[in-house]
Amino acid sequence: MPQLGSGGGDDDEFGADDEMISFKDEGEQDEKSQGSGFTERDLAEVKSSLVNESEINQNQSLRLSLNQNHNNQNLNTGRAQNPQQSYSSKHTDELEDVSKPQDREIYKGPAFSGYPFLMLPDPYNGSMSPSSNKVSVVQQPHGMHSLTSLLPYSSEPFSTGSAPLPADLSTKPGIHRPSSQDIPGFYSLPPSGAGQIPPSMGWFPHSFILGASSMHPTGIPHPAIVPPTGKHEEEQYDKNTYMKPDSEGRREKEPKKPVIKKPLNAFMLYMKEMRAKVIAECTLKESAAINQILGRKWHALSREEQAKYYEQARKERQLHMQLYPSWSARDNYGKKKKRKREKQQDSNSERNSAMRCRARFGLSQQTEWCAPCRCVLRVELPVLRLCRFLFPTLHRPLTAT
DNA sequence: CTGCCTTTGAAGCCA
DNA sequence: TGGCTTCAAAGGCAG
Repeated sequence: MPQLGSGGGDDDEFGADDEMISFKDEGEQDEKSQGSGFTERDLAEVKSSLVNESEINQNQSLRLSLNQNHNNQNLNTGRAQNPQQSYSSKHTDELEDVSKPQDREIYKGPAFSGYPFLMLPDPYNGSMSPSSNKVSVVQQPHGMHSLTSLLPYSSEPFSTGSAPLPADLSTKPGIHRPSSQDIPGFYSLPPSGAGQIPPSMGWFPHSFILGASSMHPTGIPHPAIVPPTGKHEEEQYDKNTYMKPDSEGRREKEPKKPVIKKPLNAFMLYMKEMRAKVIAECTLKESAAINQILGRKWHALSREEQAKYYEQARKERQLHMQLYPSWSARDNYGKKKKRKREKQQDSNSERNSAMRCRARFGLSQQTEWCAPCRCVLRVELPVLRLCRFLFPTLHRPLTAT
């Protein structure tokens, strides 16, 4: 949960700490909060005065207490504990500029029009962010540099401008495939037949020797094909079989089909690569905690660093698509055990409420959940106050006092 | 033994 | 088209 940088005393007055639920970690760096719907000018002024304060907001969403101190020590050296911190360190000039009084005037432009806000194309699809044209806010999705928007996007995230893979890439044995230059070290090629095998994917077990049943029609074994257990179990691969013994497969009477897994996205690739380092640094092993750290480190990455992984993920998707043209992510729906429905629904309920509120006020997703009013607002306390002022009846816990 | 946790991103489904 | 859900990896942990 983000901490309010200064004037924390106000928290007590309103109990904001307890009422703010970290909604999503997206774009934590972006502390130029969003808002264009209600009383825009008022909100703008409030927010503009918060630029400095908000920059030191701490994300407190780390709910795991295990070894967090240790983690934070490590992460604080970078910025992982506070993505904004790293962002600030990387873009100190920008933020300093913003914090300058003269520059702050920019934020007081007419109806947000004076904000140094940019129309931000969605880095993932090249389209404008839905909120970007509604909310005059510098929005840096996923921790991207604000100047990101000034750079051309292709249809692919962080496209490096590399030429798309040939249509027949990886479909013909023996053709040139992306080499280690394209694929980082963790894309280990199988011990044999490197020229025959597509660039090993992020999920490709090192000593993976596929049985005949795993062969793609192209004859190319693929790491995405895993036993129907849903887990990578190398011992199974070592047995050159995908199928569990019948005794283990009693759940399904039908012959089990090899499961083609989803290609890894950029973040998953990053996690795969960095997990060991993080574990070594912080001595943690619990993946939930590790992933939290990795998530913050991911946001701390520069655009160029992230671009590397987006490009890898793009290639993986392309290759996956070429190897399994008929495969659909839908194929794996239901493969995992259904989660606790109630909990999921509760979570979804809050998310839905938050999204509706965002839509109502034109807020971006880089907002946080204000539990009392079931509204999404940025974490700045004055904004929260304003929210309460505008919607007092929604703040039952407060109006009761 | 099974599912949860936790992260981000991609993709599918639905209204 | 936007909103929502599911899955991808990982390994400790709880029931």
